[in-house]
Amino acid sequence: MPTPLKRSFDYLLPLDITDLAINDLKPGLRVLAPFGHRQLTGILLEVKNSSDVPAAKLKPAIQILDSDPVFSPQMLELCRWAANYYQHALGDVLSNAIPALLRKGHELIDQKETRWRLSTEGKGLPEGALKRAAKQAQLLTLLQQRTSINTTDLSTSGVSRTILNALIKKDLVEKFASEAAAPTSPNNESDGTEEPLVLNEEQRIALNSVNIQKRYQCYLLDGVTGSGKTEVYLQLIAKCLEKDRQTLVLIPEIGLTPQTVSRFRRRFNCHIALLHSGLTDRERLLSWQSAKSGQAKIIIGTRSAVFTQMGNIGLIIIDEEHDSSFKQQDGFRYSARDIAIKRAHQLRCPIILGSATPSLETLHNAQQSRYQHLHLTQRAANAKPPLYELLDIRNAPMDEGFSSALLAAIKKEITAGNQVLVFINRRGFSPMLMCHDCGYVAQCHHCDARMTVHFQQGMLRCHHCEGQEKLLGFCPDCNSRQLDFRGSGTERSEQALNRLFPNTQVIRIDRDTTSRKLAMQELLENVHEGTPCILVGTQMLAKGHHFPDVTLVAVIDADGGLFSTDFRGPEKMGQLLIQVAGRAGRASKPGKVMIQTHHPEHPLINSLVNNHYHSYANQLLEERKVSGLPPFGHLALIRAESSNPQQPEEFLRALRSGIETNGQTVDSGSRLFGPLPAPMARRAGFFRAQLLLQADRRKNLHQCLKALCNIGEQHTLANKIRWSVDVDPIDMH
DNA sequence: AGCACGCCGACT
DNA sequence: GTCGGCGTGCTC
Repeated sequence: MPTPLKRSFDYLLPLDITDLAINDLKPGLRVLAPFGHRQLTGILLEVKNSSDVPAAKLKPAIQILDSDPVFSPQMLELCRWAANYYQHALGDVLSNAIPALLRKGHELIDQKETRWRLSTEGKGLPEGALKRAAKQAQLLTLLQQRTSINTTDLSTSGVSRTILNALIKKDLVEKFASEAAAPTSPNNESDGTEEPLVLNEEQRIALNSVNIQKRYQCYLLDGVTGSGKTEVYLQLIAKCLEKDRQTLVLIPEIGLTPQTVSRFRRRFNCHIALLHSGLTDRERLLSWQSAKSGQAKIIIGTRSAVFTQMGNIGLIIIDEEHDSSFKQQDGFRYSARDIAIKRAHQLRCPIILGSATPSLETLHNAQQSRYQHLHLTQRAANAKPPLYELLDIRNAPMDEGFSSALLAAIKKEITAGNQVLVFINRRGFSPMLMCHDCGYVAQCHHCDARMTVHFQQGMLRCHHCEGQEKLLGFCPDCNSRQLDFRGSGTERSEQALNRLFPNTQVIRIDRDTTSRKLAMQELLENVHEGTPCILVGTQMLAKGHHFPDVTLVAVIDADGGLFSTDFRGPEKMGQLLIQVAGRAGRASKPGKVMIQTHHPEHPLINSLVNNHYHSYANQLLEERKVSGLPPFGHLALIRAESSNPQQPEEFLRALRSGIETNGQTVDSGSRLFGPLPAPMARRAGFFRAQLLLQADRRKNLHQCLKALCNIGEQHTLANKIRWSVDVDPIDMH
């Protein structure tokens, strides 16, 4: 049941069930059952002959919804493991693991559907035939373009059944039963015909190191940007296809560009199913079914696709394994990467983690030989790695966040006909509005945070809640007009660059300029034309897209990440910088990366700039080791929030003292920190506190966490406040 | 999480 | 007299 309850519930058999159906009851079937005052879809976990619940309380289930279980025994086992590992209600875990339609009790979609295609005679029609019947000609063109159509295509293109019947009558069109296609990119003449690329030595070693066998092994494919990781994936998938096994490819949320999909389609002439947030519920279900039935050979999806069942899995690939979108940030807070590894282990198949900037966890596992470490250090066509340069901006004259050295460098590139990418990980005009006369600072009314100025929209907006208000031209406290905009974001930098380079196009890419569906694509079209321009944007620029004509990447502020309160700050910043740097340049035009900093002597940033990611990461690993932080220690965070300012801390204090009276934390080698107010004590009107659990050993962490959760569930405040458990948190906020 | 039941304030 | 506010408690 999709509830936060950790218990399961016993039911009697449905009243109308037949003997035959009783024999077919298997765990994993969906069951419609009364639950309180509602009817809910639940999952059958076990068939029992007795119950601990008094017989009077037992109700019969209403109906068995499936003939075949939607959960295989292995998937059920995986979900049970995950529910225990993340201390989350099994019912909610199971809900997360199936498409929304199934969760709501919808039946499986009959994969056979009626489609229409051109008959042999219809295919032979000359160009521009049927021009006397405009509607018929329209349908004809549609059929020529799409090969075949279904009823949905018919209605979306506004062609009536009468027109179709007319063509059928003329024997130009024929009906056929097809397996409903899961959403993929439109079929194309060149599908499956592209030849594999020739691999370099390193790629060949990587390819041959991976055993496509029914045996678990985790590989880290550690390859710099442009080293051809994707080509290695493709050739591994090809090996897997030869054995008629399926491949699951997990990608970050924004990673699924049409280019990626079309590359897969060009290479493989097989059924590829996609599972991402852009699909309708029906499309998701179709993709899911095609994976489960074994019809789809390659499944490409985002986080939740880790739960896609596959009849015959042979390989799992996690691309950009360091990406934080693999961790769900609310509700069931699972890591798709970690669950995928567990799954590979369970199903005995190889799993590849690919990244140019592996997470410290993964790097550590590779160093401990738990994963096999495969390196790709060569760029395609001998492209040179970008050159890094630190710009010391202490005491340097600045113009709206730009040092004169940086401006000179930008000017040089633009004059030479090149493009420049300016990276500022902060959107809006300015992160702080201050009154020069009275010191007033615009604060959000619901959060402990400052309002961000959005100048063009004439608004003050809070980036932590929905709050926004009109930007006034005067101070609301003292009416002074001496307003001071402190600091800058993308909008302000865009404005400054427009003033400084009046003859150059400045293109801003952030959440505000790309909110419209195709806005991003339209903005980038200009960039891909190759004319000199300046791109300004947030981390949106760091993912997915490549800008071959960019020769200079300017990082406005690298200091934020180095001194962040979150211990993962430097790791994230390093990964982001390397990823942004990797967007630029091509073999004939090497890229340069200039980083403005107030700390040019800082060993970390120097390590990143001079020795690149690995020595940087190793340095961070040393620090983590000293402090017992992941991957050397294990963390779990218990968060509590309420509109009452005291209750969250009170609740967490009770958890802590509850466990300490048993002397448990001492026994199990784990430590508790807090309860402390969250880094932002008030957010969206809620007061937040957290309790951090740290343990040397995973087992100790879970033992202690389980005890804490038990105390929590029994506490009187448990249902009054909101609280949640985050195992292996990546965001401490 | 939902959803109903319950017990107190401002309305036709 | 009721409509409805959200506190409290339960779901086999």
